[in-house]
Amino acid sequence: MNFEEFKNTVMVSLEDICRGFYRENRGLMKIKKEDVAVRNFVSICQATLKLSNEKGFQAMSLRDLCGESGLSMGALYSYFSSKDELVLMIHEHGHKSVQKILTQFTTGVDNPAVKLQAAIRAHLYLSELMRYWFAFFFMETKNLSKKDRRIPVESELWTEKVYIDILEEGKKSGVFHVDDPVLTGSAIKALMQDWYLKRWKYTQRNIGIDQYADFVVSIIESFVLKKQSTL
Amino acid sequence: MNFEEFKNTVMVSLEDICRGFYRENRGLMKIKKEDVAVRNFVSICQATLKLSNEKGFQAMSLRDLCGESGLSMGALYSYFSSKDELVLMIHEHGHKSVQKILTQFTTGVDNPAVKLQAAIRAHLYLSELMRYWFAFFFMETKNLSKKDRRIPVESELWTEKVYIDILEEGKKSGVFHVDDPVLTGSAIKALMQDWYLKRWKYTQRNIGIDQYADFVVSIIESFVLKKQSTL
DNA sequence: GTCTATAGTGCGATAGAC
DNA sequence: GTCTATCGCACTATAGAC
Repeated sequence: MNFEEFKNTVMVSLEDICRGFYRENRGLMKIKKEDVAVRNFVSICQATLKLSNEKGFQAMSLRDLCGESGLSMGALYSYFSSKDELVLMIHEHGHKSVQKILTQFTTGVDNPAVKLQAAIRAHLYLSELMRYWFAFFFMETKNLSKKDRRIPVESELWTEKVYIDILEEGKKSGVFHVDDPVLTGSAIKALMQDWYLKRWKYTQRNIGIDQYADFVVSIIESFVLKKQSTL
Repeated sequence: MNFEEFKNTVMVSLEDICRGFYRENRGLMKIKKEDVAVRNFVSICQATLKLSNEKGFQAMSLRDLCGESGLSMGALYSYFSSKDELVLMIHEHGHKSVQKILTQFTTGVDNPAVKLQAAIRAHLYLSELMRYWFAFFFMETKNLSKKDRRIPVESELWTEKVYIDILEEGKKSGVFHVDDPVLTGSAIKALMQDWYLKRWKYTQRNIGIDQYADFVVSIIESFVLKKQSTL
């Protein structure tokens, strides 16, 4: 699978995510017309993600958000009741969407080596489609209350566990030689993260996503499929 | 080399960094007594790094900083002329210190394999001693003006180049089999960064720094020293 | 060199017209 | 459902006493 194929399969759109979110929280929202609510919520999310990516969520004022989203101050408050609630909503619903999509791509594959590669590619390609979301998850954790920080924390552990499980499965069946599946899973995550947190570097160097995906797969496979190092 | 040995060798103290900084910027500072200036500047840096680590630099008010550093509002402004200047000073001088120390540990070694391991360990161990600084460099880049963002950017590229140069040297002399030194160097950096940006994870799992250093060395060596993968 | 007191600004949030 | 106008507050930064 390459990025182009992934993109056509997933077709994750911001609108889908927002519509899902609206339907789940219909009761709490002041706006009753679904298409109005979804359209505006898409603007708000898009604007928030863009501005947060540029200057950080804390530094983004609600007046900035008005300008970027095209809504007025008063209108914004029909969609959330405080700036803190806005950051929470994006975290909460974003992580849920990511987990849903990643689950699709790692179930129904048996061979651990194939599954590992599928998980890495799906994860990386999704981080590309949802680049601002992924960056937001990591950079804006501190804007959550101590209690709500469990959301990104659990999401981090959940994704990591996808890798750990595959690695342990492969170890049990003798396909992989991996001493520490936990550290290895966490290393895979670290490599994913570099792609979306330091995109400027990869853009500058003309390194495309498929090239990066191949690289991550090769470094991990050389580690877990190795027969014997020359040490 | 392990962490304990590194610590005893480097003895990097916040006071040394601040004293160096004071001497270089003596002209700009309002405070003329060196020991007063250094003592207070240490407090300010320590407090800023701590609070930024907890809630982010932007969210830290100067009143918070007064409380944490023990200085008053007025006194703070004898050490910097605006909050923006404070964040710039920490970035500027912090990166300079890191580069100075890392250079010490990677010069005078010839064998590329030995040098690679020395660089990885020194870098990781230093990130432990200066944990809040390293986290600050990454998380608080957005608080710099567009122009000043070149400081962390150049520092990122500089550290990476340390690895790239070692890898290319090893490739030329036939010790390493590495297809893409640039991507490999950037992967090493990504693994370093995971250690100090997600310390909660490693602390939770009781993974110590020496264990993590061994792991990073093993994954990278298995990649660049490999004879033949079993693919 | 450090303090307290305060000026001035821009923020998040709300009320009420339409 | 969306707007404009505005309130009260917390912030950065400064002035002037000590």
